[in-house]
Amino acid sequence: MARTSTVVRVHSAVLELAAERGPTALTMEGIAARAGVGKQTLYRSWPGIPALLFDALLATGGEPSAPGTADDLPGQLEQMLKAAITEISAEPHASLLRAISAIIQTDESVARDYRERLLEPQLAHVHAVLAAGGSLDPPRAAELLLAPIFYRWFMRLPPLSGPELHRHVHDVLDLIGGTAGG
Amino acid sequence: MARTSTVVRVHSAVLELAAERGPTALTMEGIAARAGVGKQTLYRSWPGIPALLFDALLATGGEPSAPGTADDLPGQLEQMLKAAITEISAEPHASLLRAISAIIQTDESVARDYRERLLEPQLAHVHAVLAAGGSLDPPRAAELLLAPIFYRWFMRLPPLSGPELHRHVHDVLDLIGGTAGG
DNA sequence: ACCAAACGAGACGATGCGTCTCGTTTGTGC
DNA sequence: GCACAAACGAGACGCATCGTCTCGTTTGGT
Repeated sequence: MARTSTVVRVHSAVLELAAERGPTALTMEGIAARAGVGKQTLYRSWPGIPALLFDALLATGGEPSAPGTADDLPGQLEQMLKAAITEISAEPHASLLRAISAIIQTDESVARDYRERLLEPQLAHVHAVLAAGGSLDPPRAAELLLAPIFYRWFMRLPPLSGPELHRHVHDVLDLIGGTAGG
Repeated sequence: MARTSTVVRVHSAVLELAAERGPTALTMEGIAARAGVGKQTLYRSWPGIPALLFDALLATGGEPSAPGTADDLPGQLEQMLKAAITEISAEPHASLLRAISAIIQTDESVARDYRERLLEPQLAHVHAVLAAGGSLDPPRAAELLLAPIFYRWFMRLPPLSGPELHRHVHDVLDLIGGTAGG
């Protein structure tokens, strides 16, 4: 009579270990022990660590903010990017993403999974807002908006401050939203 | 009567393993074996893998291109960034940087070393060219120029194509070089 | 109440870490 | 030339983790 399902216990173990002991504690053995589960049970449900981490991450499913109106495009983008910065900087997300990002550097197939399951949805969300705002080239604008955020996170530099983010959004909109030349 | 110095043999081993077997082959044991050297000799000269990889990378010391004239600022930047893209995409550099980038994600002190020894010199080089060209805010322009390049490399997306890079440079110069508002 | 499937636990060999202990080479002072 | 100490190549060691495997033990369906 399992009070809690195995999957939930495993996801909880992953999130707890990430928050309490950081990305390097996210091992199959450590997760199994913390979840009170056999290693074989983990391997039965997930092919390896990356898949398990992706699932634990997505199970926390922070739904992105509502589609919103076309009013105040810069404000909407700023809010959305601010939320993204906060999310990648706070535990347990930060440690989960660090662990995944490390693996991405040495495993191309995990990179593909990351792009498809995490990056592209985020880009699509920005696309949608930009397109609703009449941007000329949403994919490019989305990349320009997000690239410095990821760059700083990867390099472990301080994230864009409020004013920096404000200016960044307006600059990209100026560039792509209307006045840019080919 | 050592024909070749230990340091040179170790560096060669690192570069060979990186090029032939990829980032995951860059282990202390593998490097020692390939170099025909004892592990203790490695630990005597370097505190760990990251320091060893940094040294091997910097020993290949591709000197950046000449300072150049202030003419054709966009062309100069484009050439410089194109060189950077090529360098991070070609072996053995690519595998060395992948291995280091993976460690950066889980070791803050290695991230600091990376920024100081590799990132900041590169940024400074771009700063210098921008400043000579009369840019209003060289540090910010340099970050905007480099961020998408690193972003794509980290995410293992295809690098900026020639035309994309051309446009990118001109866009950032338009934005920062003169017409941008606060 | 039975049985098969799934389970927790952990042993196993492989690999890498960082430390340590061997003999052996090497180069310097005499 | 010789002797000695420092540095060396080699690899054993204990630890951690991987992914596979083998145990009894639960557990859920009939």
